[in-house]
Amino acid sequence: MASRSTIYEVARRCGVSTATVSRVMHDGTGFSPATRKRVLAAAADMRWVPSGPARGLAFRKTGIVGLFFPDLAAFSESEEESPLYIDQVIRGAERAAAAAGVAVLIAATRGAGRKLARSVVGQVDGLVVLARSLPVTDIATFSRSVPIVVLADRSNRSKLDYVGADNRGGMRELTAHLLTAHRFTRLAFVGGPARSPDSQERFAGFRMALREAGLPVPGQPAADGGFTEAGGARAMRALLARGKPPQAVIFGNDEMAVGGLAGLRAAGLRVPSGIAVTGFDDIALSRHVQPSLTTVRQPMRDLGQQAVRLLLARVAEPGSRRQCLVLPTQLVVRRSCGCPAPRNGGGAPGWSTR
Amino acid sequence: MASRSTIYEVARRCGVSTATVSRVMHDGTGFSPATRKRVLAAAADMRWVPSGPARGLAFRKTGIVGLFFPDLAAFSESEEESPLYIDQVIRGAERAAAAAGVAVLIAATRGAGRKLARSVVGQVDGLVVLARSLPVTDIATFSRSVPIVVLADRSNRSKLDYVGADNRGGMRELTAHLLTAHRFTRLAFVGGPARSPDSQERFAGFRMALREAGLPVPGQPAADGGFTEAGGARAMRALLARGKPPQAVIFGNDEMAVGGLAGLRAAGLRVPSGIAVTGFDDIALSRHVQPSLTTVRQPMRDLGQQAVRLLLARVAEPGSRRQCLVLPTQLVVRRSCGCPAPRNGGGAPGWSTR
DNA sequence: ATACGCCCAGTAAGCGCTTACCCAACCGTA
DNA sequence: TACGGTTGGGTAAGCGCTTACTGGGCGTAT
Repeated sequence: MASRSTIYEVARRCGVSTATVSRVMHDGTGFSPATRKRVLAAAADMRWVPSGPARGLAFRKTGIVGLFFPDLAAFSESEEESPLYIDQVIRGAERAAAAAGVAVLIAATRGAGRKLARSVVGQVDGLVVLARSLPVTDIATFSRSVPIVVLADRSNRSKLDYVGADNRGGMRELTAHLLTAHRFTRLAFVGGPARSPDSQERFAGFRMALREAGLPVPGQPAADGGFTEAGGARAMRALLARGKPPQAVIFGNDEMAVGGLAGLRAAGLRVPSGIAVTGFDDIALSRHVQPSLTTVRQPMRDLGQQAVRLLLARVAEPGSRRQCLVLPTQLVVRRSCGCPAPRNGGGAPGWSTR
Repeated sequence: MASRSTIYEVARRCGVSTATVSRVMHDGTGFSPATRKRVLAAAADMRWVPSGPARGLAFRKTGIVGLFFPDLAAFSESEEESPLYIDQVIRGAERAAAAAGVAVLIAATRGAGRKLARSVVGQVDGLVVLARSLPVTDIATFSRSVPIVVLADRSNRSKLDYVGADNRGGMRELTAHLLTAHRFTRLAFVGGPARSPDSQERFAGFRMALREAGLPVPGQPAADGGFTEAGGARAMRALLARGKPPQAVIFGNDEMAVGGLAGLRAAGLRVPSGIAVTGFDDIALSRHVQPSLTTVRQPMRDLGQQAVRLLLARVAEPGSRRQCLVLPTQLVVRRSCGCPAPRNGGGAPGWSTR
């Protein structure tokens, strides 16, 4: 079992040459309807599946795009449901790829996956590289071999195509909402890892909104929650310990905000009546926590989708000029900021909003 | 840019033959340390990445395993966060694959992906096929070409390796909990699609527990919620309209249960004081809904991981006998069944249980 | 009749890598 | 000095597919 038959065997089986078989399989020309039928029948009968490597070698392309992301497996080890967004990105990428008739090869590139990277690069027609999944030097190396699209990492200032979300604009809009709709004046920003471009951009948006409102602009986030639920809770406790709490706490992402909510609950503070809370990303559970979380939705799936689209465009036309795509985010107002009734898709489960 | 260099160029660059380059790259023997150094330097300098297809052709294996699942993209179209379990399966698969030094090719096999299946099969050393992602006839066809492991679909009674979760045992344990710990006697089971093996097995477990308790055993689920949130809400409404509600509603999966909770809330019934509710799967948000959902955890990640392990074992030893793996589930008692305090990982966010 | 074209189809040269096989040079030994 | 063993490395035959080139048969125009 599991021994593949080859085009030679198919050819011999119906008394033609491999060239003819190949032509038939590619809907080409140069054979009679009768021959075509015979070949097709033989191929089906023998369950022939053409060898990918052989095709790849002859065509000089594999019909596979790669998707590199940071150690998904390692993440999962420690955190039950960590980089949720990766799933969405994968889905988007898969969809765009399937639409174009190519498959998606995924690889976590830290830890055990690190050594795999090279061999993966050799297998694909192009690569989507998620933020910091690959050292810059590797990106540079590999970009000699295949087209690369960088996803959501502004820190890479190379000449590669880029797709990302409008972190700054989204956070600016969210902050402005707190400032104008709620008339808050004392806001605290809890950032992610200081070196994270995402965190930096969001903080920049926060500052921009404050500046536009004529309020004092902090130079640093009030705390660092490391983009994790536990970190958010910790940051929240630290903030509370510091004395008079702010009117609203803006977390750099939803996971920290969820942790922050728990921290506030533990401290006996009510949200949003006592203090407002917001997140960023709109992960699945933000809709379901109590109170439901006001946040900014990142178009994760679109990011994956557009990344693959750009990639395929470049594969098709290597010479075209560099493309940068910054996708808009969407403010999602729910209850945690103090708004009375959710506006869009707020607290209601998906089924009722369809 | 993006023009790959070949082994010939590397060889010429340092005045050796391709054989020597190949031997060096494979840590073989038959070259001096000096030559080795020259070759390595040249390869690095030229950013040479060996061609996957060429290696695949020469080696007769690609170092890629495929993972087929049902139209992930199509699902996502209509439902924001549908087959959550797929993500976990992918993670598990990715981890096991990375540990073995192989990459994972993912493909949704309905809709646009359907035509891709063949070409994917040609590219991989083995295939993990998720429940109903592929018509049985296709599975039969492809299993001539590559080893296949079937994941979570008992309906396939072929001679292929199999990995699945103990749906029946899990549901039996859950039902027994409601029967003995809560002394409920009137339970309603809301199933998924009637033809779904998962749903059937879970219903069987439900029946088994009732039988063991000496209670009357229904021949059919009380309602069909189609495994969706909307369907669960609909089923719940139907149940309530039917007259005296049961003491507990057992949903065939968590998504339906979440929908059911919303339905009960809408009807003004309190959970669990008025009526108990349970789910199955333990998806991420089950911990976060109000009240937190009592459910049965499926070891999704382990499923993916074991599937790849089995697959690689078969690739290594095609002749070995068929393996079937039924992984145990875990009862997760939270608040929705009426238990006072969550036992394990109940309502608390992950960070506090670490 | 001869010439020209078209339709079908075969021949064979790659695609980039691995590896079985061969060989030259060098060493030590008798 | 002759000889066998070892070391370092080249030669070339695949792996299974695609495709440019070639050519035979046959219908049609000259």
